[in-house]
Amino acid sequence: MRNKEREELVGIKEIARRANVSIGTVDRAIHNRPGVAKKTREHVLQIVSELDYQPNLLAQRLATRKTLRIATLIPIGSAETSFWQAPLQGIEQARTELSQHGIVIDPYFYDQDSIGSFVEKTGIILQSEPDGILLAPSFIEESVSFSRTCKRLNIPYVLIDSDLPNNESLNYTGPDLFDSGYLSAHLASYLVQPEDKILIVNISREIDGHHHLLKKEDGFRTYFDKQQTAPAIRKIDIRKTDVESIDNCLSEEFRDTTGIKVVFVTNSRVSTVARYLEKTEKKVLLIGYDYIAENLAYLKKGMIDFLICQKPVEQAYRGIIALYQYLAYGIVPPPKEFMPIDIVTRTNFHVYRN
Amino acid sequence: MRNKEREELVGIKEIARRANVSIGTVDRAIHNRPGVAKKTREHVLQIVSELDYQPNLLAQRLATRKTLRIATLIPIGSAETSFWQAPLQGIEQARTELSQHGIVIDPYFYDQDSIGSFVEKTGIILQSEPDGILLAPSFIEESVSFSRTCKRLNIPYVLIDSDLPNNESLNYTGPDLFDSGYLSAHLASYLVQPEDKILIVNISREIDGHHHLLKKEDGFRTYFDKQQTAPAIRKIDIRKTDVESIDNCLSEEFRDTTGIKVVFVTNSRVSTVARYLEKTEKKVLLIGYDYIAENLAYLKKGMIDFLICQKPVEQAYRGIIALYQYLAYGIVPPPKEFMPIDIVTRTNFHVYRN
DNA sequence: TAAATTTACGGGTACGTACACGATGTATTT
DNA sequence: AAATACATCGTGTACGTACCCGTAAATTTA
Repeated sequence: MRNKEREELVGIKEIARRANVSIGTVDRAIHNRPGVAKKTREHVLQIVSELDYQPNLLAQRLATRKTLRIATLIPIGSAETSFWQAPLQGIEQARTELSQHGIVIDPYFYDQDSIGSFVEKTGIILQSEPDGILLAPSFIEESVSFSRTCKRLNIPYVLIDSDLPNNESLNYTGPDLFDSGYLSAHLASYLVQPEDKILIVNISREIDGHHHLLKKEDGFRTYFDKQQTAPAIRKIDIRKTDVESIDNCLSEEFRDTTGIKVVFVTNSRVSTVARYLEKTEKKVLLIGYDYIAENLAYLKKGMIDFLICQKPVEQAYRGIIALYQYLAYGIVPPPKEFMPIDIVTRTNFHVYRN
Repeated sequence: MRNKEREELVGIKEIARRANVSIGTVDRAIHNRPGVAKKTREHVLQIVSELDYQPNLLAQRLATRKTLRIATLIPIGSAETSFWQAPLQGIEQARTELSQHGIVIDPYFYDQDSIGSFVEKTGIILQSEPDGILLAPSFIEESVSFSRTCKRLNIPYVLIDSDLPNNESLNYTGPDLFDSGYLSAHLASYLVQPEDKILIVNISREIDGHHHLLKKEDGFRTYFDKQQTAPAIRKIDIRKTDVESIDNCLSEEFRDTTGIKVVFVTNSRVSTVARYLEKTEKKVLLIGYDYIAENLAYLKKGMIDFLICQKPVEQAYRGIIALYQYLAYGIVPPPKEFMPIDIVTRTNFHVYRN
C-alpha cells in the first residue's frame, strides 16, 4: 500500500479557484440551486465541463446526511412453496450492502392467496411515505391500481418477478416468460421422437389471473408450431393444489394417454409431479421451474431432468440497486431488465447461483 | 427524500466521549497503532465491542488518501479467438467502479503463444511494485515460479480462468473444469442412443501443457464410465489450429468412423468444427465452449447445439473485487470460487450474461 | 436620493475518519 | 535534584461536499 500519487483530482475547490468564485457558488451552480447570477453560473459550468468534473461520491454521501427509505412488497414464503425466500434473500443482501450508504429498507409481505392482505399492505406502505418501492405483483388489477397511486404521489417504484400491462414503472427486473417457455420446448425437442407425446401441466388455483403460466405455455407451443414435424402436445390444468388432487388428475391423464415422453410443468410445483411419477414408476423426462429445495431433491435423484431458473435472488437485489441508483444519483435504469434463462441439471446445480 | 432520522450512529467520537479519551486515542486503539497504554486500549476496545462499532467506510476511504494499485496479467485477444476480450471487459468494469474508491488498475497482456512475452511482462509488473496482482495463468511452470516470487515479495495475487497446482493464491475464481466436462457428458447422454458414437475433439497446439482440455475430457468420460450402458467414445487431438489441418483431421475421422451422433469440442474452437460440419453437411449434434462471436454465429444457425460458458467477464470482475476487499478492508476471500456452469443454446443466448 | 428589498456571493461548519504534531506526564539517568 | 528519555495522549488539520448564515452589491421602491 503506497501513498497517494495524487493525479490532481479536480474537486469543487479547484473549480472555485479557476472560476474565481467561492466553493459555495460552485456548489450552487452545479446543483442549479438559486442564488447565482446567470453569467457566473455559465462560467462555472463551463469550467466544470472543461475539467470533466466528477463529483466524489464518497464525500457527497458523507455530507448529505439523508436517509433514503425503500419499501419492498413481496409474497410471504408459504408452506407450499419456498420460492419467495429467494427474493427476500436478495433484499437482505441489498439491505446489508446499502446500510453503509444511508439507505433503510423496510420489507413488507402479503399473502399470495389473499387479495385483501395485498391491498392492506399497500395502504400501510403509502402511509409510511417511502422514497421508493419495490413490488412483486401477483394480483394484476390491484397492482395496477397501486402503481397508479405511486405515480400520482411521485413515488418511484420498480417491479420484479412479473411485469404489469402498460407498465410505467421505473424498471422491471425479471424473466421473459414467453422466452422461457420457448427454451423449454427447445430442450424438449431434443428428448422426443416424432411419435412421442408431450404433456404440459399447469398447476395453480387461478390459472386465468396467473397469466404467468399461460405465457410460458404460449412460448412452449410456439416453438413447436415453427417446426415442420412436431410431437403431439397435450395439456392439463390442475386447479386444486393438494397432493391428492394432483395425483388424481395425473393418473387420469396417464390412463387415457399413452406414449407421453416429456412432461413440462409451468411453475415451481414440478416437485409434486415428480413425486407422482416416482411413486407410479413412470419413465418420462421432466422439465420444470425454479431452484427450490423441493425440486432439488428430485433433481438429484434424476426424477427431474431440467429446471429453468431465473435468479430470483438477483432479481430483487438488482431491483433495489436500480432504485437506489435512481434515488441517490439520479441514474435512470433501463425500463426492462430481462434475466438470463438458466438451465439447471443434476450435474450443475451444485455451482448454481440462484 | 426526507431528512435524516439519525439513528444515533456511533462513531469514533462517541466512543471517545464514553471512554473519556480523545478521538486520537480511540483511533490508535482501534488500529492497534503504538502509543496507547495497555489499560486504556483495553478499555476503549471494550466500549467498541459493546457499541458494536462499525467504521464508516465512506469516511474511512475519504480520509485515507491511499491509492491502491492492482496489476492484471491476461493473454491478449488474438485473431484466432476473441475469448480474452471478456475478462478484459470485467477488468474494465471493475476499474470504472473502483476508480471512485481510489483504486488504480494497470492491465498487462501477454501472447498466449509466447512464453517469453509472459516472463517479460511479469518482470515489468514486479518492477512497478503493485499492491496486488490478478493473473490468468497459461504456462504452468512459469506461472508457478511467478507466484512464488509474489509470495516472497509479500504481494497478494489472485487467479482466474485456470488454477495452478499447489496454489497458494489469495483466491481462485474460475471454472471447475472436470465438472464442466461431466455436465457436457450428461447433456450428451440425452442426445444419443446406445448404438450411437460420440467424438471428443481437442484442438490446441500444446495439449499436454494445456491440461485444461484433459480435465474436461476426464470429466466427460467419467460420466459415461458410471453408466451401465454407454455409447462408444472416440477422440482426436488436433495440434495444428489452422483451418486446413482441422478439416483434414475431421475428414479422416468421419471417413473411418460411422455413426457419430455427438461431437464434443473441449474448448472455444468449436466454431471451426461447426464450419466443417456445415460445409460437409453432416447431421450431428455439437457441444462446445464459450460465448464468443464466432460460436454464436453457428449457435444461431443451429449448427452448434450447446455452449458451456463460465462467465469470463464475471471471473475477472470478481477476482479484482476480492483483491480490493482484501487490500482495502482486510477481508480474506474464500480460496476457491467456482463459477456456475452455464448452458447456452440458441433459445437463451440473447439474455445470457457472459 | 435615501431607504428597503432582493440577489449574489463568501465564509464557516459539519459529516466521520486518519494522521502529524505537540503537549503532557512518568520513569530513567547523571 | 535536575536533566533527559520515553510513553501516552490531546489537538488540529485534512479529505470533498453540502448547506446555513451573514454580508456586499444590485435592484426596486418611496
